[in-house]
Amino acid sequence: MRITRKSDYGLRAMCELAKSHGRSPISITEVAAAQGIPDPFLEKIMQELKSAGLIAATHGRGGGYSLERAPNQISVREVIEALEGPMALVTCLDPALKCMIEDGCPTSSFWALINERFEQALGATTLADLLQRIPGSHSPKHTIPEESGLVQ
Amino acid sequence: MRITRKSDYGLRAMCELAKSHGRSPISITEVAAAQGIPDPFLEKIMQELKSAGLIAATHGRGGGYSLERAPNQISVREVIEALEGPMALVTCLDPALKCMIEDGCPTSSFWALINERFEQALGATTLADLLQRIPGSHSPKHTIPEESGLVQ
DNA sequence: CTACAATCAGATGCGAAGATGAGAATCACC
DNA sequence: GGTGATTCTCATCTTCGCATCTGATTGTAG
Repeated sequence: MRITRKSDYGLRAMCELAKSHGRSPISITEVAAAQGIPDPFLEKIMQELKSAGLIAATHGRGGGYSLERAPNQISVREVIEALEGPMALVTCLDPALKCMIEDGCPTSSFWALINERFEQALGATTLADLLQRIPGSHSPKHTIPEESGLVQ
Repeated sequence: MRITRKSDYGLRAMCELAKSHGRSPISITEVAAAQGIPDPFLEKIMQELKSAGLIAATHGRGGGYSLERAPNQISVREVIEALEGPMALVTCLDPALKCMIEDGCPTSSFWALINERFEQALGATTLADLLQRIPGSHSPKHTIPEESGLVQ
């Protein structure tokens, strides 16, 4: 019941790129230093984000990574799913697997509901939204639409 | 970003106990068979649930486990936290650790908000609520959206 | 050509998931 | 009341995937 480090790092890295969007690309070393992420691990993460088409890489001196789209056009959900595949809070929700308990599984529909609300919340938030709320850590609640709340 | 198997199994086991609440206790073997959980793993889980005071064990013939409280008095959140400790979607939310990035961490407050909603949703649902949902008569069998267009 | 930065191929440490087997408590029954 | 069946309890061991590191290779600007 925890976001993997991969997703955590990946999202923070994307935010770092978003900060400098429009300017020159940023190297892995810079991102890693700014966000306290181990270099080699970040490298793999960036690779996957690039495969998903979220970021672009430029080789050589002065090179690095940059966003493929504007920060307000990239949702948190896209970043997470690029790194972890389709959202599935519980293994039985994973499309790749199927729930063994045919009927009478008391938790599947519950988890499915939570999962759906989770998806909505992450899908409704963009990198630009995240950057807007950094300063005070106590921030306005209107950033995430109420309908996407996890509580019914 | 996935509920651990431990929590998944633990919650299903608690539901199984809730079904027979008031009657004689149920053995690990029975619960494991009913929910498709490996016996030895379930044993450890039950041990932790017992330490948390959620269930009681009786030895010997006809023994097994039973709920310490009524199903409508035990929330999903209690079960999960008994097995995983305090909820923390991201490591930096864990009370035991602290976020290294002093200021400017763009994601911490976002995750904190999601985490809070998660807590509320799990805290507001009891084992009795879960059991009411199972029949499958009215709620469709959570058919998984096949073609999930992730990156759009 | 050379310094810089991404790319690629491995090996390692660690914790979760699951397996195995021996031991201790309780009950049924003779 | 002792014997054995049943069930929880406890310690240890493998397996597997995540997180991390090391080093070599390729591509690009100056």
